[in-house]
Amino acid sequence: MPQLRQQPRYLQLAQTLINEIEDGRYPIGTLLPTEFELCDQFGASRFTVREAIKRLVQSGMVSRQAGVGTRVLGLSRPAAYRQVMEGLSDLQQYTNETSLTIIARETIALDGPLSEQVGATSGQTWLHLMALRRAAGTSPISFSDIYLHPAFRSLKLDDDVGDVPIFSRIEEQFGERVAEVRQHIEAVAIPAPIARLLETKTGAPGLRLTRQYLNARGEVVEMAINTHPADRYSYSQTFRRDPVSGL
Amino acid sequence: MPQLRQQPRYLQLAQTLINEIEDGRYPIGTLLPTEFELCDQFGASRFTVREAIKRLVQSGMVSRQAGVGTRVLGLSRPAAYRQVMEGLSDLQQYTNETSLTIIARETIALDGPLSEQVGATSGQTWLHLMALRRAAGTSPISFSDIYLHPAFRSLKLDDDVGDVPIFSRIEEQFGERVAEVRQHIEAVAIPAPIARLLETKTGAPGLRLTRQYLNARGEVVEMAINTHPADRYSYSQTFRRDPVSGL
DNA sequence: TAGTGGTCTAGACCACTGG
DNA sequence: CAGTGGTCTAGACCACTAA
Repeated sequence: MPQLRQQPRYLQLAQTLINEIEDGRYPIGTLLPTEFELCDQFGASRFTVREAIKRLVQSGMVSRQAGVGTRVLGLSRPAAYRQVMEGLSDLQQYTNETSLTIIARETIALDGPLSEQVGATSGQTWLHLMALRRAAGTSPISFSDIYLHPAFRSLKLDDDVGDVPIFSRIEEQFGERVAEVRQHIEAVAIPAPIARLLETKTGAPGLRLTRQYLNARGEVVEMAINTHPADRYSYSQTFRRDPVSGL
Repeated sequence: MPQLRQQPRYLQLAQTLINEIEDGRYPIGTLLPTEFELCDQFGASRFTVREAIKRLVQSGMVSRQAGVGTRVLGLSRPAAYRQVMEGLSDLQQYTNETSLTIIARETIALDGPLSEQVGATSGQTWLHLMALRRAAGTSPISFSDIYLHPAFRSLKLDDDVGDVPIFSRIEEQFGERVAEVRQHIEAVAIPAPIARLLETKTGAPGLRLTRQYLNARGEVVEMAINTHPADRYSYSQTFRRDPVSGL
């Protein structure tokens, strides 16, 4: 079959299938025709049909399973946007050179609400660090409470941590990979002890970013609570419509 | 060639190429061998070689151009994490049913710092809305300043907007697609006029989310400043290591 | 014009699922 | 067991690039 159109055959085919799913020809939960049936229907090779279905999989409309078929999951997601981010270090948005200094370290048995907040099993003994982040010479940018899973209590860490995130030290020294990060952002009135360390007024507005770092099994390996005075830090993100699949 | 290994041939091949790039066999900026050369070197079909290279493209290590070749862009990105997000409406994190009510609307000529903040050309006349978001019966969750590009001043909008985001109204009525969203998060001391509307104390800590919605040409079509009392709202995100390519 | 990657065909064998 | 999607081969023509 010659290709005298602008768009490749598999993209047209993908659009056709999307339209038919949206028109209700293949209701949610049902199976699409098999690859061979689609080959017949459209007079295309299996390669072309598979390339088309690949687009539907990428957009989350269908799922596939060998031995079963291609199941309709839902209507076309309105748009897939993704955050522009190249790695975990993009979570740490500190424009100028900053460095983290540990001001206290202890092991602490977590229980009650704190163990819940950290994501720890009650009674486990975690390593607890307190640290300040500074840019050369100025008032601190943030105060951090950091909790490390018992398995990583032996993490080697200078008091002057520098600019490398803690979790990459864990990945280096223990080979434990971070599979997921949960980030929670809220405004708080800065409490007195933290205000003193940050050299600001008690009750002043602050931005608090709480992050849980999880491994592949869903266990929390690190948890950090970062509190910033409102006037010294803010957080930016950019989301772009996902150009994947060209649809 | 039989497939008696666990991992498919193209993934092994992809890993081989990644290793060789990281070892400096193919320096950054140079061209990889052509598909046919790789077919010879590895005794694989073009399909297999292409599937392998596809993984490198997806991970951003190489780019391809017909007539030119496969160019090495850089070393393996340490990890691609992506936010779990299905659409723009995931930016609006209001757990319970909430609804937006417009309390004021005006057209306003933007200039000076405000035009810069909005992303407008100085002197343009934008539509300015003020609105409150509520969950049934309680104090307001947020106050919003919303600015709409002159082209969309005629947007039809009830005072009771309900739960549909404004930008989807723009997409519906004008066919203008949002290609990018920039979000800025900061803590503020809530100023007096907003505090009155939000039924909270002046100077209390608040979470402010400022969003710019851009079209494909990079023009701002909508800009919104949302201010929330600290105790009534917080923002959560989850990032997962991108499982793409299975490497 | 020769060579690249992009698209496409017509086959094949495999692991896995379900009846 | 028959049928599914996953992998893989060996071809082919095309649009595009660079010399």
